[in-house]
Amino acid sequence: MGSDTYTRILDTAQALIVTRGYNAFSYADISAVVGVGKATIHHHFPGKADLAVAVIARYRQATEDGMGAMAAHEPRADKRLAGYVGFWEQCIRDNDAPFCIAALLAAELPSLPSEVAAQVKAHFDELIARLAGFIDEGLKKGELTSAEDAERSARILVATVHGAMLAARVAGGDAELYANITQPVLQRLTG
Amino acid sequence: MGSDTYTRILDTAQALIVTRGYNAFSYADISAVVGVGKATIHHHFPGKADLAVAVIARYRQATEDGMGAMAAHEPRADKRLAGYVGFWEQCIRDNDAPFCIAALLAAELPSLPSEVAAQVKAHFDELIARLAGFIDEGLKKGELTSAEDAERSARILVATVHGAMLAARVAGGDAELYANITQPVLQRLTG
DNA sequence: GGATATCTACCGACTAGTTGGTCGGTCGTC
DNA sequence: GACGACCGACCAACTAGTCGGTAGATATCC
Repeated sequence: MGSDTYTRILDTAQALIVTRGYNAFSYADISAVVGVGKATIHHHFPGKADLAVAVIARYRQATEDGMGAMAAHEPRADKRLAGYVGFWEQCIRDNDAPFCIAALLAAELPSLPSEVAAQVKAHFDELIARLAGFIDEGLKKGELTSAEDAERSARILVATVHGAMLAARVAGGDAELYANITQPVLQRLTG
Repeated sequence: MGSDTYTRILDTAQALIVTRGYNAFSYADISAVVGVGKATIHHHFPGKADLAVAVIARYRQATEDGMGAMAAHEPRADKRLAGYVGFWEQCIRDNDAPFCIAALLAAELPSLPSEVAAQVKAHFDELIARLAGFIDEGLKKGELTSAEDAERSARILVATVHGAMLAARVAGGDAELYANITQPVLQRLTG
């Protein structure tokens, strides 16, 4: 499993989805970048939906791993949230993967194959649950303050982060703008 | 100018963009809905980019008109902001046009023709400027309170609204969820 | 007023290129 | 000799866009 070509196809597909979304990337695009025939991509991922599902599944795993690592190594809830928000700031700054693929695919949701849509929804649920867990813990330990309950706070935070990504993209990848939008929301939680 | 067919093409294109984005709608789709030949669409809008530009330009005008009407008839800044946020809540609830096309196109920005991208950016600038104007006025009149300056507050509000739209879309068009996310942010401004 | 020219809206038929996907087959490895 | 990785050639369906032409208004000239 996980041959070199397999991984490179996944990497390329992910990069293309980040910049163009699901509907605007093709097997031919990946073929050109990776340097393999189109048939090879179909060999590893029978259909386009399979490929997209694999990309999001890996992305979800990476997110969970990152969140798990944060939970294990960073005891303070305020620092955890700052880590989440700061992660994306760094991504935008590095022009690495300057957008959450799940947020992008969420916008395209009505035109997505159902398996892909299900993965996107699952990511949102997981992400909210994780952050809500952090916030809940932080509120109990007095590291955070909020007028709303943990889940609602998590949803507000995620929505702000996604909206800020959008704003940064419109502004040509402006990481400062992203920070300007997200910081106050974060600060209101971390007090 | 503005024949019936012309307007119906625009309407249909707008509806398709709202649900599918720029890359996932075709002249054939519009042709089928409006009941005219594809060539007719090309007659009114030579290229796909022209069509999209026309859609956003009309959308921008409608936004400006709405904002202008609000400025004229609603003197209180807090009510104006509530009107903006509430407008989208109603759109989601009615499943009318449950997404801001500019926000959707912003996600696809890197894959958009430059003329279309320019329109999207222009809409964001206008929207922020309008809301910042409302907020600035409200702060001076003491109808609003904010730790940040007006423009930053406007950007936070817009980002939250766009993020909440995304969340609502993922949740299957959940207007309550949209309201849950946006209300606290709004309330923090309106005090 | 009647013939003629112009214009706009519209269409069927077409094109070149791209889309996701299939097929039979080759190569190296276990 | 079976198997996984890979490929060239192909396919039907679809993409945006073009072309020549028609029908019906409106204007122009005699």
